[in-house]
Amino acid sequence: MDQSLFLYNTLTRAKEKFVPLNPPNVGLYVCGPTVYGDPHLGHARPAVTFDILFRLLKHLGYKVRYVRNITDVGHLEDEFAGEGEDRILKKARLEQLEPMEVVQYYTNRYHFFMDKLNVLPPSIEPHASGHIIEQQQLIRKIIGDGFAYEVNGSVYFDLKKYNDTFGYGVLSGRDIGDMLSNTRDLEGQDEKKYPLDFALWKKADPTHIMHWPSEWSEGFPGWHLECSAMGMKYLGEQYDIHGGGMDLIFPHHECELAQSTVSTGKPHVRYWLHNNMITLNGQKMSKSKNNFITLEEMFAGGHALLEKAFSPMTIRFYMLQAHYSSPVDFSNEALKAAEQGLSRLMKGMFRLALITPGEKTTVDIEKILSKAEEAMNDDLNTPVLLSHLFDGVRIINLIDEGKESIQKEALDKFRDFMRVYVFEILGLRDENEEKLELLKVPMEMILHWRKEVKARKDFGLSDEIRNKLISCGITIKDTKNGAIWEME
RNA sequence: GGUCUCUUGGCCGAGUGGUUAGGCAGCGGUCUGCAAAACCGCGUACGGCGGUUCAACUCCGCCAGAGACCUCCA
Repeated sequence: MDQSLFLYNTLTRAKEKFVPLNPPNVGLYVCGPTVYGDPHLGHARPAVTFDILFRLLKHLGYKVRYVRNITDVGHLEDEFAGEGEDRILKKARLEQLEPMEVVQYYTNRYHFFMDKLNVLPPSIEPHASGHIIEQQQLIRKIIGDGFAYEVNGSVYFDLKKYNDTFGYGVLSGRDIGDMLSNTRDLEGQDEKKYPLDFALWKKADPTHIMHWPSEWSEGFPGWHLECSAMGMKYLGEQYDIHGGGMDLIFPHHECELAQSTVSTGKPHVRYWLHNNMITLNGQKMSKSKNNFITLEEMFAGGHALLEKAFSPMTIRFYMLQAHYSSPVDFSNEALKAAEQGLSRLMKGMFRLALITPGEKTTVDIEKILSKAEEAMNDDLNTPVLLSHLFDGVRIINLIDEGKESIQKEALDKFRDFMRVYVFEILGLRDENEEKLELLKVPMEMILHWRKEVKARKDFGLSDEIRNKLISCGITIKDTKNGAIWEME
């Protein structure tokens, strides 16, 4: 069995063995958020997906540089209408704020909620607004190579010429001829030589606040350019992995690929990875449909479609129960099931720490170890990994009950394995951990006292103690080996 | 309309040409002063219709339904 990592590459539509360009270094670029609104469930999916990849690559011993950008400029409200307004600017005007104040606010919010989800911060988090110079340099390069032209202070990418030279649409599997016939006639595209040409630099109209000087005009960069410029700056002309939501495949990544290919003359990304969407009642969440649930609403409750609040780890666990390339549909029933499943896993982890080693080993740990490794190496198959981790939980419970036993050496290995996969690779955490630690000593005292009460068969009092604790969220269980306690 | 994907037991969700995914919920049992938890056992599922094959849920075709992209989106 080949224990190499295999990843599904959108570019080749196949699972490929992952071979870094410059081992042990790995360059990973992921499209980050546009910070003009509160982070919602849709932002959580790529963040968690590529957090798992980041964690796994590090676990496999790679030295990873993970770049995830902040888009804070240049995305137009309506690119093809020509009169588009920068979204951040629009939001700023509506809220009577400085544009950078909006950017800062939502960036902070994004970080706050990503931390709740236990998403590790990337190695570099560059802002598009901080890389105007690099983007302008890239435009000059593309003009110099003859693949862009200037009209009235705006610069457009010459898609027809690119298509004739390199072939456009390789990533999304599109035929540019098809696209031509399907392009609607919209106002303001007369500047372009070809309707599908996209802006590299856009002249700012007088109402724009965010603009920068250039030899073409006072303006701002086109919306595909920042990822090309920043990816190249921090990861080099060629790098290993580029990720993002699959809704970005076209046109965003296709255009980015075109720009980068022209400017360097070589393919800039080896592996393109795309996570699937989150749906709500079978519909994709999106700005235009106005059917998204923010992470704040998710964690605190209060959204009309939610029966209750769901914790960050429940959300993370729920997403990991599906493969990243499958859509995930949110429903109350499914989330409640995930909550229970996560609780089972965490209780197992809690118990694993308390197990005492036995005389002999009667369980097969090695099998789970290799299966877990296999699952993650098979294109990050987290649902299958979880099924093996639950097998681990069953083993823990059986040992705990005395039906199986494990020697010290094997137990240490087992503990290490579970810790690495549950906490380090899947990035789950026990949300009760702090409370558990805090209550440890008082609970020991209470259980000790209750044991005496039970010894003199005062069951009325012992039940009262138990009931009081249940109302505080603490469950007492009288096992053969004495009473233990857990938090829901 | 074009391109593409999906349709698995009550719910969620993997996977494979012939061998148990897993989680949640449910039922029965063991344990227990009771309870809870845990453990054991149980459901024998793969949209419909054909075809290929010794054998298909897994391959092919058609039909039905759902979704994604084609426009900002994670």
